[in-house]
Amino acid sequence: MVFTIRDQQLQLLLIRRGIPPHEGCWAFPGGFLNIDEDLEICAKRELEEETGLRDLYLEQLYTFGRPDRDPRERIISVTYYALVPSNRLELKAASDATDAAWFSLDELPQLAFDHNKITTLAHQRLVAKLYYSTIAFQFMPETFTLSELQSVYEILRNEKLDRRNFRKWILAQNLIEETGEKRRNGNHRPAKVYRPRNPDQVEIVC
Amino acid sequence: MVFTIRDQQLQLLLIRRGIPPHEGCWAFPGGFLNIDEDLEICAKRELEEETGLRDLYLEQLYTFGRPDRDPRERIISVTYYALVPSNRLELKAASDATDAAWFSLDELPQLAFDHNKITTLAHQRLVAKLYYSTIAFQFMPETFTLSELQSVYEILRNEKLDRRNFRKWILAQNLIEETGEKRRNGNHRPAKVYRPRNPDQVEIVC
DNA sequence: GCAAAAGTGTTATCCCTACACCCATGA
DNA sequence: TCATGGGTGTAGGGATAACACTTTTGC
Repeated sequence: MVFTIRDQQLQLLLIRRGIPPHEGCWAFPGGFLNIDEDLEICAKRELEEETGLRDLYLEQLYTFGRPDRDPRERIISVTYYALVPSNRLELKAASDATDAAWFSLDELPQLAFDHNKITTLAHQRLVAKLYYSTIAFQFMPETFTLSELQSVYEILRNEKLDRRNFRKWILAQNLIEETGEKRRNGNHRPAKVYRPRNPDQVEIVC
Repeated sequence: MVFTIRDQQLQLLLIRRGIPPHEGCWAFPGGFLNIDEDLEICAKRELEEETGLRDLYLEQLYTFGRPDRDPRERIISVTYYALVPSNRLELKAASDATDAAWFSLDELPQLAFDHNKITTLAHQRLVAKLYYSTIAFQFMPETFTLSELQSVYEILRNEKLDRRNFRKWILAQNLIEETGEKRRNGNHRPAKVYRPRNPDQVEIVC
């Protein structure tokens, strides 16, 4: 499944199913493993085929295999989740799936299969990883301001953070650096622009 | 895979393979999923068939599916790990596997398939969970002394801990209680005996 | 009485939290 | 000039870390 931060909310990308079972229902992008295809390769391939998104942070979530989770036949789903930076939200027009859209986690529709339950697990994992890894950067563009980064933490943790304390904390970790530029963004003082020191790397920081 | 604390070491249970591929090599207990069998049920069944162990803490670790991980055919392994309390180390005599034995993590032999790599991942997960859950109790018998519990933490964290601080910390969490008994165990003062307040429950303590 | 592990408190340090004012810009 | 978010430091409290002596038992 695919998450992003959009409209100041954590949002999930859903595909409207064009075929039974659960035809017309919203569900995760995904599909079947080719013989001799690696699991992660398969997840990336399906993601790109259905949404046009590629080169995202991707992590295996869990493997679900209850015999009754698909009404027709035995399906085992090795689930992955991906994170999309907020500057890459454009979806491929007219994918082979009939429809694709972003949904706020707070107002998800009824999803196909056990996908609501899986969403809950992924959400928990994501929030947990905020606290001991640098996963939040995966939602950010190459460069960002501290306010933008703080906003991502606030949305995922679902609480306001003190600006001074957040800045002290994030800078003390030494994971981001100033680019030297400033970003003007409205009728107020421009903000310093930062970038990760190790882009694309999700570190465990304890 | 199955872990325990034995001889003051973290140890892993291995089965000597009686059939190709890798015949004669040490490997994890495990086997193939029956049609219409839940994944976790399967893990429990295979564990009991090969070792006689049941009712253990069991957790899904990861799903491995590289096409080349089994030399003969495409195998996808949904791996689980189990923890054995130190008073339940007796293995079923003469299982259908030719041989079963405990190995220290520090001196593992060359294992079949990618099992060495999987062991590393499981070890990391286990140590990480020490810090934010009550998983350590799953290595303990129903009752134990604080020194015994501290020893489990020391072995997994691979460092000595201060006795007074450990006791303050573990008691402050209010997860264990005195049984009222004492345990004499050598020529020294007897130790108070404790038990978990919520046995068999692994809590996330943050 | 001696060896060996159990049991017990206090102090210092570090980290996290709370909190308010000035700055630079666009309108 | 005014509204808006950007930028900055300090003090207090709570948690963690360091540290040594007494107790109970078996031999």
